[in-house]
Amino acid sequence: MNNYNSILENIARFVMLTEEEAKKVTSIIRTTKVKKRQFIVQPGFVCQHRNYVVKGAFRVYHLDDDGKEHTVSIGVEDWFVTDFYSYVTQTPATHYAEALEDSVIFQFKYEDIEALCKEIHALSEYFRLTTEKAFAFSRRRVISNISKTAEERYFEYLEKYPNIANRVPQYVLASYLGISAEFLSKIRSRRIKKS
Amino acid sequence: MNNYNSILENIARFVMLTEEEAKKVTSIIRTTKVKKRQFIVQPGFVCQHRNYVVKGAFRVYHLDDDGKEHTVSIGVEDWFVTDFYSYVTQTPATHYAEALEDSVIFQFKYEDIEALCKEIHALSEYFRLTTEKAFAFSRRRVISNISKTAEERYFEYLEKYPNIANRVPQYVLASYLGISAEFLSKIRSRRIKKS
DNA sequence: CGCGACGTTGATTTGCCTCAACGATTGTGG
DNA sequence: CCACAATCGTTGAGGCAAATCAACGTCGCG
Repeated sequence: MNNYNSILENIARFVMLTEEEAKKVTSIIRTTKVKKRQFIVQPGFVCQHRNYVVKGAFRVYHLDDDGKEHTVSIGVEDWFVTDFYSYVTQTPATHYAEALEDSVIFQFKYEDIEALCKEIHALSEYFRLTTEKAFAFSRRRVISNISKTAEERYFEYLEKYPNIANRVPQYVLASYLGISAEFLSKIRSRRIKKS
Repeated sequence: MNNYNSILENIARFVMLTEEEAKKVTSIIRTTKVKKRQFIVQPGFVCQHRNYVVKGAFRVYHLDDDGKEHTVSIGVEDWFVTDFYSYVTQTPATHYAEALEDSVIFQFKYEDIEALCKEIHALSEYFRLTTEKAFAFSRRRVISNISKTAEERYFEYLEKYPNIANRVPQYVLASYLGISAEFLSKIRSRRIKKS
C-alpha cells in the first residue's frame, strides 16, 4: 500500500501506530480527485470530512454580506483542509473550500475519525497534538493581523511561505492577509521601485 | 475531594473517567491563588502550565513594538488560560497572562499532562475534543475580525458574552476587539444617543 | 482571435487611530 | 475619613492607512 505513505509518514512524526492500527486508519480513507476551481465544501452543507491534501492546493474562504472574500486558510500537500467549525460542530458550513489546482485528497469521514479515535489511543494523541499545534500557530496569526501593518504581514508571509506565496493567485493571498487585492499590488510595486 | 468538582465536571461533559483515572488527574493539580494584577505568564519565560480558572478572571495579551496591548483571550471560570503557543511548543512566552480579579486556578504542568495523556486514553480524548472546539471557535473570531466593522464586533460580543463584557475593563475589551479604547468609547456613546 | 481571469495604477473616500485634555471613580496612606 | 493620586472612561480635532471605485494592461486558454 505505497499509496498511503504520505499520511502514514505524517502520523509517524507524532505517534507510533501498530501495523494493524495503520491498516484500520487507511481503511477509512476515500481517495478523491478534485479539479481546479471545484468546491469540496460549500455553505449550507455540513462538512463531513477532514480532507488531507495529497497533491495540489486549496483555499478555505468566507464570503461576507458585502460579497467580499476572506481566505481563512491555504493548504497544500500534507495539510488538512476543511471548514473546521462546521466539521467540529457538525453544523452547516459557512465557508467554501476550493481547489486552486487539480488536486488529490484523502477524505476521512467525521464519524469514522471519531470512532477510531475512541478505539485507537495513538490516533487520538495524533489529532490532539496536531490540533494543539495548529491552534497555537493560528493564535500567532491573530496577533500578526491586529498588530502589524499590511506591508509587514505580506513580507512576513513571503519569508515564511515563499513557495505558497508564489503558487497561489495574488488576490487569494491578499484576502488571506486581510487586505484588498489592489492594495497588495501597490505594496509590491512600492518595494520593487525601492530596490 | 469536593474541591476538584468543577474541573471533573468539565471533563465529564466530554469523556468518562474511572475513579482511579480521576484520582490521577487531580493528583497532578496544584491549586494557586492569584492576586489582581498579578502575572501568571510573562514574556521570556516558558509557559509551564495549563491554567484552569476556578474563580476569577484573566486576560492574555501581547505587547507590540509600539507599546500597544493586544488581548488574545479573556478567560473566566471554567476556562483555560495560557500563552498557548509557548505552552505547546515549550518555547519562551511572548505574551502576558494577567489576573483581572483576585483568582484561584488549578495548574497542570506540561510534562504531567503529556504523561497522563499517553497513559489515559480518555484524557487524551478530552484534550483533543476541547482543543478542536476551541480552535474552531477561534477561526470564527479571525473571520469576524477581518470581515466586520469595529461596531459590529462590539455588539456581537455584547450579545454573546454579556457577563464578560460587563465584568472586564473597557480598555481590555477594546484591545480584545482590536480597536482603541477611545474608539470603543465613541461607539458606545453613539449607540446610547440613538436609543 | 477574443474572452475571461488576473494584475496594475490613480483619484477619492473612510474607518479608525493618535494626541491631548478633561470628568469620574476607586483606592490608599496620612 | 478625608485628600490626593491612580486608574478608567469620555470627548474633540486632526491625520493616515487602507478601502473603494473605475479604468486600463496583459496573459493564457478555449
